[in-house]
Amino acid sequence: MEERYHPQKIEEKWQKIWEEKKTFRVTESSSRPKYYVLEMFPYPSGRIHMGHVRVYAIGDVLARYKRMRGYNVLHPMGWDAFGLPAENAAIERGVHPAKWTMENIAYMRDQLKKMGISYDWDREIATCDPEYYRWEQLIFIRMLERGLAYRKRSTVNWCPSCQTVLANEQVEGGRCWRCESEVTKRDIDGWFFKITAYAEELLDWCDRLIGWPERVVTMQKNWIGRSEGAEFDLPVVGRPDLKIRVFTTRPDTAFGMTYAVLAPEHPLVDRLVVEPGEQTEVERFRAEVLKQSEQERIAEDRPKRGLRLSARVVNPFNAVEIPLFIADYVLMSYGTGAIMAVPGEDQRDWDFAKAHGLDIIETVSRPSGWTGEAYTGDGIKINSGFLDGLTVAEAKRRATDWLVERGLGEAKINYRLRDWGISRQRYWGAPIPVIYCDACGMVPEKEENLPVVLPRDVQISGKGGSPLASHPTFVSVACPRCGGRARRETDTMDTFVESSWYFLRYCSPSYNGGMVERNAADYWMPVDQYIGGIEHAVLHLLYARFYTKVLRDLGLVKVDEPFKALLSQGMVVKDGAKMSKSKGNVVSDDVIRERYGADTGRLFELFAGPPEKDLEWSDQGVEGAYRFLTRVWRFVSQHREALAAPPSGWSEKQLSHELRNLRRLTHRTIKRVTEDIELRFHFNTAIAAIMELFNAMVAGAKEEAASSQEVSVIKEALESIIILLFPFVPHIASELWESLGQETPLEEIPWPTYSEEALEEENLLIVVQVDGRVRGRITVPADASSQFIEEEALADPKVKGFLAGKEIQKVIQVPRRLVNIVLEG
RNA sequence: GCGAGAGUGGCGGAAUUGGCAGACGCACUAGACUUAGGAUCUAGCGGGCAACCGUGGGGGUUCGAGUCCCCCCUCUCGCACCA
Repeated sequence: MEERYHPQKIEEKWQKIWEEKKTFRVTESSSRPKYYVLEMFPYPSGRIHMGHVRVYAIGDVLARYKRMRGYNVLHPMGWDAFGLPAENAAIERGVHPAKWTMENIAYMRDQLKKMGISYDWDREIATCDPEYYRWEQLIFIRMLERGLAYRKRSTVNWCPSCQTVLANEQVEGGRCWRCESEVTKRDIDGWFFKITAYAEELLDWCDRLIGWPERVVTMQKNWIGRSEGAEFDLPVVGRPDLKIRVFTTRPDTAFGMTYAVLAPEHPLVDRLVVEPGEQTEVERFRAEVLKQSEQERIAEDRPKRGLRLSARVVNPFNAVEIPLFIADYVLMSYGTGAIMAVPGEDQRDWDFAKAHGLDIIETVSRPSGWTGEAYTGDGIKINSGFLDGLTVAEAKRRATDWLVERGLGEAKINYRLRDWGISRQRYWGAPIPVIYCDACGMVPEKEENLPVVLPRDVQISGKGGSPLASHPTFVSVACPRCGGRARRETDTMDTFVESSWYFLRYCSPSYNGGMVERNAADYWMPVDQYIGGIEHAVLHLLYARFYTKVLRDLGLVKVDEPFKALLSQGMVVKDGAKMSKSKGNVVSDDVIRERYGADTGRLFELFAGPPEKDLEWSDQGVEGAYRFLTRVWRFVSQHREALAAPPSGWSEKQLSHELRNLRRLTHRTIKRVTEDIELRFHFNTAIAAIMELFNAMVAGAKEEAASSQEVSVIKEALESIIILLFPFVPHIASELWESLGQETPLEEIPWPTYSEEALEEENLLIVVQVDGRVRGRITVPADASSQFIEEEALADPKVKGFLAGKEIQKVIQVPRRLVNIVLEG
């Protein structure tokens, strides 16, 4: 063993061993319980840097730890390989997206291997592989048959920079989630997945995601946005053919309705316009609303703008005629796109009513001293006909019943969640397996023709739309039904579709009888621990939950939810910004490995803070991690011969105080590290505990002429340190282990257990407080009586000084910890 | 505005059920070894000369509060006219 620590050399050695022995390969035939740990797979955008490494290091600690705990651990890796950056590279550099992607994958795979992440590489997948997306196409057809996939023309989010449609979840604050361009609206035909059919179930199951961070669950709940209420019609005065459907969560307030509002783009508006000149005004108003930029719409205290129509409607509850408006504060995309306005109990309506001089009727009694504007709290109904005297909750029910009895309306639950628009007007994605025939209409591709392979021979210019649309043999096909001339769909699927099921494909990555082999999926699913960034709280994580439920209903899997537990790890931050290529603040993993080795890079990122928090990159912190590993290395290289002495027999009681203390610390550290990993994922404190033990052991090994007892206690400490370090820094741990003459590789060594006997204390350090302030410390035998402890505490010279001349009121004892002497006054 | 989370040394961060605040690491200071040190080792390291004071601020509960309760401030994240 060399005296100096050369990480590159030993890292290469152990990676080669793991690769050749296929150490991390797993199968379903194991008597061990299964554990599936998964990090969100990367988009192969170029190179991995230290900002990316964190999530893989976290996953690797769990994978290696769980293996040592006796689990059959599935820990796979693959590539989210379709997407726009590949196309952009093609436009900028003229390299084909497939080539660019595969080259990146090759490079990044090598990087992950060099970081020593323990993947079963035999299960590697890439979503751009036709053998992968063919199953997605098959499921698309199944979804089509069940009405879960459908095509419609609608107003959608359009990213002018990416030149494609975005789903609602992919718009963040009015901007594209990927390129941050301002999103515009466009009317376009496109494909949708009916995620709203699962809104109720997705919401209900939120409460059963007990292994998920609270905030992610809350974000999903808010995104789904359930609200309960009623829908009913407002007849238009003098127009028996027309009525306006409204949705409200407060049917109890219907008697306070003083006007009604339609969204400006509501389809009924044009039919309601009758007076000359009115149409012009409506057009002008619409144009004004539409041209509002995102900025203006977000602006605080934005005045609500509206236009009064000549038509009037009737409140069915009291037959009162009320005015009708179009206004910008009512959205076509929610509810029915029309509302009854109750200024007394809704602040938005109150603002609008004030601005337009409309009546305000209060229908709920205000608490005394109420000085606010609209009142949304509870109370007793007033001015509300048959609802008077009821509470709000009672009145809601009664009003809804009233509507239902008369056939005027119904109870209704609305969701904020919209169907998932999956059409992308881009090339580098999975083709949607559908054909349009003049005679037969839309026809799905025949199943035996799957996969519909994405053609490689295209020219990507970035202009004139998707190159698929001008690819003659791809577009021009025979109708699968009538054989006549037909056109193939040229939109591709949102790449979030691929990532909605990749975790299933890992269960049986080369199965060619379907998306997933039933037995393998039943064995491995669900993912026991999923790890990834918070940015996917309502994107990928919602889609994957939805897709899993669809697959369950199609009979492919039996799980209801894909991810049992979720760990949302924080970002790696440098110079105040997320480490990313575009910010220009990346730290290359190559440089870190060259200078310090992969183990140091891993150790630093795991030690610098708990995984869920953001992590500030620190060059000095890396130095510190390296220094620790160097110290461990040096200790072993200097002491390995002395430690080679055969263990001698000894018993706990024979050991000196110092040795018992060290042994106690060894076992306490085993306990702490185990609990920190298992219960809390607090790798930082686990590592700190190992460092503490190491420091104590070094101090204990100072003495010359070691006794055989000393050798065995130090050896136990050192071996424990090496085993406990293995999940964090596997290469150096393996090398040190081997250098101590151990023949069984570390990954086959069971995780250590602690001995209760070793944990037992001989003496206890008791803190003595006077009036709650620490005044002294006493050491007592562990079995000392409370009376004895009290006497010792009162007799302590330092404590005595504070007691002089005072009367003791009482003495409080916390067993094994503390005595508090409370004085009079 | 609504929802969630967070505020602890010069810095990253520790503190099972309320029980020694600042573990571990970084930075810093002094010393040792050395031709040299940005290597290594040893010691120190919240503030204050001290009594004491210290976990964003103010109140409270308690023998005892970073931890529990109330009010306020600041920051981060998410949603943002959702009827």
